[in-house]
Amino acid sequence: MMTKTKTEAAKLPLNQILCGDSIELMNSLPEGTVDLIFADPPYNLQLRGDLHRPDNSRVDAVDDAWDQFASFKVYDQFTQEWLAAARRLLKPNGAIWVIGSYHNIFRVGAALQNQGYWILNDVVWRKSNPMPNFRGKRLTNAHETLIWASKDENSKYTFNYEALKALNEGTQMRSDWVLPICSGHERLKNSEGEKAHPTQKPESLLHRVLVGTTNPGDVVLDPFFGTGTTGAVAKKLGRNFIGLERDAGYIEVARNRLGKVRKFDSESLEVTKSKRAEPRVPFGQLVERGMLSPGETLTSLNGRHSARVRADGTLIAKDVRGSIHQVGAALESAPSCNGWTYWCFRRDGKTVPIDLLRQQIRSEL
Amino acid sequence: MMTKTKTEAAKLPLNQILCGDSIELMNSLPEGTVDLIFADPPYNLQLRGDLHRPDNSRVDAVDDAWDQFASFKVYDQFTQEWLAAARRLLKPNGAIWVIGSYHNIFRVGAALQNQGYWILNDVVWRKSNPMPNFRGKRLTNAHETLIWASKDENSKYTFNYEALKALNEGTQMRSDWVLPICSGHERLKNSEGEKAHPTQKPESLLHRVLVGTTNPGDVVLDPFFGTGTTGAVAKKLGRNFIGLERDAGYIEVARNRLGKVRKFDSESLEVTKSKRAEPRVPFGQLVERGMLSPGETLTSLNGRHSARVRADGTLIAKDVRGSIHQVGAALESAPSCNGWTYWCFRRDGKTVPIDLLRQQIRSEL
DNA sequence: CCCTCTTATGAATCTTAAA
DNA sequence: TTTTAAGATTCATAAGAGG
Repeated sequence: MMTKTKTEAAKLPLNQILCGDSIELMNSLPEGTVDLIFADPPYNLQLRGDLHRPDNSRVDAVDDAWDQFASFKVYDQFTQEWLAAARRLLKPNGAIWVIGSYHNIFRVGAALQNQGYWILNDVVWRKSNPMPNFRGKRLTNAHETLIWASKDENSKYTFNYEALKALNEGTQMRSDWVLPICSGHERLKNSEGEKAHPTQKPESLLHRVLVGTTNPGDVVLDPFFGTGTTGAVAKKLGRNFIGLERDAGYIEVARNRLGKVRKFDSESLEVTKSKRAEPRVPFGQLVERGMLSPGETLTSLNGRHSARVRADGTLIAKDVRGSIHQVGAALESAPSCNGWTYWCFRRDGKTVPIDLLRQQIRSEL
Repeated sequence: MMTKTKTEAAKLPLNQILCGDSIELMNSLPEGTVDLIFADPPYNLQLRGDLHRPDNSRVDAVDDAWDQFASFKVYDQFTQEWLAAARRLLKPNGAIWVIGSYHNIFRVGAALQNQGYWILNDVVWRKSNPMPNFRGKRLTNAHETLIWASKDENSKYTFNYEALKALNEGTQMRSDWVLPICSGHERLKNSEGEKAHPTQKPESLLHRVLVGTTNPGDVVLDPFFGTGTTGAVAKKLGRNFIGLERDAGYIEVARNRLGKVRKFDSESLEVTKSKRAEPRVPFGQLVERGMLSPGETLTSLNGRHSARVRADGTLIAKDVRGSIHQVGAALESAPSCNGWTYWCFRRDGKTVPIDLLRQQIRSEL
């Protein structure tokens, strides 16, 4: 295990925010002194005109100058430079996390690999409450991607397997994390009541990253500090942070925020257990999974009606088409109907409610 | 809309598997003739030595010769070549899906963008039953990533929004798909009872891809056909497939598989249509047909505004006149307004949206 | 204080046929 | 090809207002 001299470590501006260009600042810090880097670089969204919700309200888009790049080539150049500066700072056993979307993450991932970083996992942050696709032209963009990589293939990176397992109610932490976006009181506001930063990340995300891949006392550097989520969670968890940020306004918000943060009592790092509701199972999944086939006939529990399954998970009966619930309700002239218990299928000569198939899927989740 | 001549289309080997090098075979096919490409390219896994479970049984890893690449450079070269050949085959409004893991997907994504493909979504296949990480050194690798991209930025790609929404029981389909891995009876075995292909994809995944982004009769090409999941689902769903595969053994398994597959009946392949596909009805027709009378008053859905119908199918309100949409937008100070759902008329003491009258006309067409 | 209803909002590459 | 106008389109949360 290599360790740096006290002199070099003393040069580290621990638990401070430095104002300036990330790449220049990183190049001015002593090499091989940082345990973990968490980076939330500009995504290069390339947005065009305005977007309105169906209720005609305007979406407050990320149109800040810092997210504008002239071309992929310019963006790649920027990415290569900051990743190289970051790698120089890492201890031999250090690691990096980078978060992004499909606009930029493929370029970031390829650059990481090209520079000798060793990808350990890609992690999907599945947002429980993403913004919908208002025009119905694409899938709801419901996730962002994080890449976790060590400095090189031989790094003995930090991974707190048992801690993450505990966070996940006793089973191995997976590469997909379901967490809500940052909203409500957690979302920092400026004096006008507007959001202080357009892309503030939730503390729950950083909590999982830092608990899982750092130890107390480690040095965590964030080159795109923004309003300081990385610093706030690091301080709570007893890690040291270094924040780099170009925008003085963001820094002011972050300093104010960090001043209010207290380190958790080390004994009381209690695990917030997520209550798991019964997962919703769309009827269409039964069709996709081949448990029911398009064209197959379902019969109602009372035997009075029948309907046929379509490839998109809707039913078609005499004069009616729609979801299992809609068609059931229409045929019974009822205001509503629980299609799961109303409709039955035949297997091995027996008539069975389709709810049985839903239970089968739930048991697999 | 560009369409190819019968001569060119006739050259397409529909619903066949061609044996040989994917890139050479693609280059031999007529350009601009394919609606959708689904590709599951080699992953470049770079596994170091054998992997053993805690009980010392050996994991049957993906270590076949076709998955070994000397370096990222060689892999990138290969990727660029097959993506270019694929792009040449696509119709102007065609699209591509590529699936991969963190070992290769970042390089594939960057190459797609560099070649002018336009990324529409990245999709996470969240496996409900992944293989755990036996050594407890990383997170359980519980997902794979798919990229959906159109041929270029201006392609009018196929997206069956309503069908996917129906598959998801009425709410927008998201970019994270929870589906089980391919196992059990679906997993093809060879004569020794071993799995016939190391990375066979579940049919449920292809079902969602093909229902969502193709129409019946479309041509779907898979350049890494393997044991033919793409072909099997395409055949079931009434799409045409072209399979390219180098390994004669896989082809034999796939041919056998496809021989047993039957197409679902056409009616159940019909999918919930989007309103955009419905014929346009000029508002003036309602007046011409006497469903509304000139001089009659319409009120807005929120009850705040009213306007009177004129003989030419325009509305007149305080200070504004124009189409149902224009007047609605002006009164609400909104950038746009769907007049069909905004305006209501009175019949038999009830207030009804004028869209009801449009539906009446459409049902007569 | 509790419950209900309304309003606001989030890293977004978000229309298309007809003239 | 470019321009114009029709008209299609949202989910989960949380805060705040009102009763």
